Amino acid sequence: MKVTKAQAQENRARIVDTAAALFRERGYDGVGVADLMAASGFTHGGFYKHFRSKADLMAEAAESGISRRLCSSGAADMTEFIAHYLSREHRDGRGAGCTMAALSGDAARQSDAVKAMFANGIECSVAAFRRQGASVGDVDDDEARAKMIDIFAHAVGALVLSRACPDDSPLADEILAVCRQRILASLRAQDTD
Amino acid sequence: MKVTKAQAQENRARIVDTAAALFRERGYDGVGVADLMAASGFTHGGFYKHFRSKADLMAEAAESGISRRLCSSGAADMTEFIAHYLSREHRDGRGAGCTMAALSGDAARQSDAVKAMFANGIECSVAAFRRQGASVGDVDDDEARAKMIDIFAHAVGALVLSRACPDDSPLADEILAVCRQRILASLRAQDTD
DNA sequence: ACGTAATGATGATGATCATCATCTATAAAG
DNA sequence: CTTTATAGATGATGATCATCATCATTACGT
Repeated sequence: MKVTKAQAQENRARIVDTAAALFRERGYDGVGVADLMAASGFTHGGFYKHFRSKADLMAEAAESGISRRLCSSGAADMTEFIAHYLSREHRDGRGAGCTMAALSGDAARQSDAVKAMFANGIECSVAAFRRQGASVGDVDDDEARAKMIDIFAHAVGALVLSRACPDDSPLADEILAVCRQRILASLRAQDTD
Repeated sequence: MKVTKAQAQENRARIVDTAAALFRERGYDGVGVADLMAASGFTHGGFYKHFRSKADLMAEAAESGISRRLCSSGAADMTEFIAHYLSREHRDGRGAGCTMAALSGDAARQSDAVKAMFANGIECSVAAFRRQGASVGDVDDDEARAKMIDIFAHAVGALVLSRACPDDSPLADEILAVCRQRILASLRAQDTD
């Protein structure tokens, strides 16, 4: 069952991607090595030819999940980004959505290797926001950074709380709507400064 | 090993409280029935004389953890509440801290029974905020509610992101400081309207 | 005072888990 | 063409898990 070197690398990448999505959906403890290999189209044994441990894969999946999403979010500007981030589709599509919103709570209990990936992800998000939000005229660089950190935390909190409500709960929609409206309003207010 | 009826009820309450703290610290999947009973001073077998299942306890622990904290947060006003909520002590004291910030990510993957407790907890928080934030003069009731939902989501997001960073990471402190400052500033702005 | 019922201890259940040992087929290196 | 290194399959390991059966003790209703 040996396979070409390129194929093996491709397989490994598929495992990482599949794992990232499964982790986002069910949490780190909710998906076992066997689950994950089966979902990638393999049997469980080969796992340790690619990764030293499940914890190693967790860190790698976090890195992949975060960088992949941020560099290609496809949103033209902050307004569009927030509107999608706090949409019902994003709320209900955990597996395909933001890694940080889906797994920050779990990451807090993991090793510093995993946490470092999340910290890096936050930095990347902030950097991406500042690129997208270039229209927002800021004199101060520190001020711009603070603003983006603030908006990101705000959006993550709204999504996390909304997802903790029962499916189809009016409160889940209300949280999303309220925060979307208020974050967008604050963006508009800055824009006309 | 039978025990007085009052004692049994007290034991049961202790199990719920211990479970609530352990769940906040390690997550729902991170603590087993045996762990939890041992931490409460019992052996594992007696568990099912008190609860139908671990899932049942999860819902009950969520209810207890949420209502207990909100009705007796001890903060005189919103400013004080936010200052403590986004403090390093709260960040590092998961077990003793806010249930929603510690477990919302996990709750999203649990049954609607658990999620319903979280939705209820959000409603209670909003209600408590409106009592504490009475000094904030709002004409509109809906507007006041929206404001409190928005602030709560904002604070939860900041805490969750900060906890996902490595311990002693500068970013963890920065997120807390930035959001604390900006939420407090927005409270002050409302106050002088 | 007696018998019932219930708390909680002990131990077993089968399931699931991460990890490892072994085997195979074959791609790559010589 | 031969050898070797390795991706992946199969199956076993021991640990941990939620749940249940059984038992001893004893509070409580009678």
